[in-house]
Amino acid sequence: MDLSPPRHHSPEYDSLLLAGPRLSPLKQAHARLIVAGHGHSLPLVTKLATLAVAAGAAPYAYLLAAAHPSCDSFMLSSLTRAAARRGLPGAAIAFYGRLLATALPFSSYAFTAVAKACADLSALRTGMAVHAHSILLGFGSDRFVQTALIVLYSKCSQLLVARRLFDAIRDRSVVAWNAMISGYEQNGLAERAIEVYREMQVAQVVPDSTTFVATLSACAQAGALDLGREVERRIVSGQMDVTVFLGSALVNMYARCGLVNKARNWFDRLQERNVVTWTSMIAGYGMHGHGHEAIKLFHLMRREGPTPNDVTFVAVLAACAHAGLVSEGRDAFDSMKVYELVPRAEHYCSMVDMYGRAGLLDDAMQFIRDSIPGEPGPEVWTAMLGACKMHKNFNLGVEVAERLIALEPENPSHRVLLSNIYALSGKMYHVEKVRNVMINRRLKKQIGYSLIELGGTAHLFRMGEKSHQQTREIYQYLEELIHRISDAGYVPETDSVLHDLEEEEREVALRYHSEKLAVAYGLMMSRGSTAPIRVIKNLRICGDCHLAIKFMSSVENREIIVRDKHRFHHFKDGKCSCLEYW
DNA sequence: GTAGGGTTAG
Repeated sequence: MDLSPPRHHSPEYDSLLLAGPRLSPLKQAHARLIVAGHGHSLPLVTKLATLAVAAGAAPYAYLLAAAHPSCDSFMLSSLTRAAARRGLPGAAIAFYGRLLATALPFSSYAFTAVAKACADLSALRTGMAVHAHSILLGFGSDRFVQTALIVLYSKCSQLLVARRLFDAIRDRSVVAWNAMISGYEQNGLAERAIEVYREMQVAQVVPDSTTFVATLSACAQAGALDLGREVERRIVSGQMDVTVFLGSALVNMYARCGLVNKARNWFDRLQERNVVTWTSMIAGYGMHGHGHEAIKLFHLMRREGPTPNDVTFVAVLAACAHAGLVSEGRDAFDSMKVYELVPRAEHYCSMVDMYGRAGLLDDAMQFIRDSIPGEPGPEVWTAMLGACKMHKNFNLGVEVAERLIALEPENPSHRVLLSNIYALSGKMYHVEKVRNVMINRRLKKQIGYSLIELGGTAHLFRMGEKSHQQTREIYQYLEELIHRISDAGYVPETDSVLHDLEEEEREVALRYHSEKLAVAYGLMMSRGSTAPIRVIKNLRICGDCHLAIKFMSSVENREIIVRDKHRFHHFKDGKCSCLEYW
């Protein structure tokens, strides 16, 4: 129990607190201070200036600091911190600069704040100078500063530096662990994030809700359903308060791990839902091809939810594209201006993708011409090219591909798509030509891989993978499986061999594509079970694998769920939820 | 006469 006497502020201090972070009441309070003869009281001016920054009026605060004859270190570091917190990183750096220029003593507070400001700006050079300066002034082993620097380097994608700092901290706080987990997760290194989470358990550091939010995001990214469920259990059994952050993370994790209904259960149960929660759920439906559900939820959101933002529209348009809901998508796009949202490349891309997938190539081209201001970016042409390939419009495809290659000559995937189009139209001579250019220019294709999680361990397969312990059994099992599906009517789609150029490392061995290996391994290891097989692929699934897995789901009588680069495929009884639309 | 570092959606 707190036995200290209640604190009494002066009436002047109270009038500042009463004004709060609002500029015009603050200015009035300032005037009263001057009239009452307190215009030079440093604590009062400090409080006033800090509140002014919190109100967004950094220049006003800067003048107050510069005009004060005995402005001190406390005032300037408070202002640095207030600006960093308010999301005014430029102002934070300016206050830090003022501190430098006045040669006042530094505190660790100024460093944590300015490090955050540099992180927000991804300003690596400035951040490195701040780091060096902090060491110089003896704050090199301050735990708060170290943690803030981990965040800085993570935001600048310098994970090795971040990790070195992390490893150097003695007695790491839960915040330092969280920063490291989130650093990996934000940089697409979900597996590393999960490793850090596990190390944290070994180190017996008690996780908090931020740990779980960051770890659930890593699970969502990696498709690590088992760990995601474990985290959920800890949240529930620990009777943790499911904040809007945790709730959104749970919705996102379940949606991206393939359990869209579980995601919806959490969504419905949450006490608080914000625009992120709603957007996650809509995006979840979109990924699973449930376009109508996505649209329904979007309409509900417009009626009784938070105001949709630009990301919401990315999710809605992608959902429409993946479900063939052209008029719904067009309406949604048109309604963006109601919310004063300006479409970005992603929105344009989804629109082109939507028309293109639906086979409306002319509408797609017309949209590019009439609705996109300025020169369309490469993403837009890539979507257009994908549509040409899907609907076998070779002439337009070649034209678009050439435009794209001129725009981005070093990007291998454009050439791969072009060669695919030549291959599909039977122009093998052109295929060779494109391939040779790629070899000469040393343009490497992206390597495809598939992941399957069994008993909490992730197994990674690349095409023709032979490094797995059970390689022989897996290949044998896959051979038998291919025989059985062939008996059931499966004929390899040789067109897809040419996908190899894009999706996998070599062009033969269609039968050993990574997703086939992963699915075969999953089936082999869970014979007798009825649980669905879940596989995650980093690229798009190819046509032949799609066909083969449909047959596998029926001959093995198992549900097989594949998450590819863009969406989910739920295979059951020889059919796929995507209805050949992906 | 005071204040810190970490978190969610495409």
